[in-house]
Amino acid sequence: MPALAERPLPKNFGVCPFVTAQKLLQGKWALLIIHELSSGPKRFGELQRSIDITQATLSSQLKNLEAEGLVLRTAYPEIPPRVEYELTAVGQSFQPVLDAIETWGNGYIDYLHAQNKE
Amino acid sequence: MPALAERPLPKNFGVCPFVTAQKLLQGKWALLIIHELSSGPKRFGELQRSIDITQATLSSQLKNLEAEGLVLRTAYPEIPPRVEYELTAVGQSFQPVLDAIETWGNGYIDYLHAQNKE
DNA sequence: CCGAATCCAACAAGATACTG
DNA sequence: CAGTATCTTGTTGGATTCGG
Repeated sequence: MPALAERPLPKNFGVCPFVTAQKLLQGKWALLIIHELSSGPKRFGELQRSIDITQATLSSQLKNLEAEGLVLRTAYPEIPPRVEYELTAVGQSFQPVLDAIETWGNGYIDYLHAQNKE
Repeated sequence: MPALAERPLPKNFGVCPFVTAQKLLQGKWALLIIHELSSGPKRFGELQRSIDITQATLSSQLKNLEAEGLVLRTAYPEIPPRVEYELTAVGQSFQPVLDAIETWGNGYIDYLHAQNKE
């Protein structure tokens, strides 16, 4: 059972839901990875191809998400190795946020285009 | 009419809603500031006190949010100076995301506490 | 195929001091 | 009151190389 990193956490982490969420979503890739995994388990290579990200970065991001309890990692002792990633229960409970962000993001994109026409 | 910074934007910004949202919410304070403003216009000093943030940092964060079109800044030419910040229409349309994050954040906090009991 | 190790450039953000 | 200017620090994430 992975625990959160013991590094200095922001004030009010674990108290204020916004501070807490912000900390977890801060990274450049967290949202994208969670979105990819929301459609089901994926292998390491699959993730790397669907997002444009280097191995090193993807690996470290996944490790964070695993430590935070959002992602479950399963390694199959085969040759060649196979590793799958999937959302945990807390990870899956993120779905409504994902949906809200998708809706809003698209609205913001429309807003951007409207700006450019002026 | 403020335009987005002309710096190199992430690939798929303005195309993928998640990439777009991630870029805007990346900062450590964006979510908190938007949350504070969601209850109505606030003055600079008010914001600074309700969040624990230095003047320099708050000032630069607000400038970003303004450039992104999420926040509207109004300066009243008085002595002493008074400046108010409020959400724009796009900023206000962020509310559902805020709500979803609040719900999820609280759920995640519960999850954290449950972990600690084990 | 998956990922660890190392090194490094870029940026975000805090401390502090000063201004209209 | 509401900033700006400057300096310094910390953290991210990318490139590259190596290992099981």
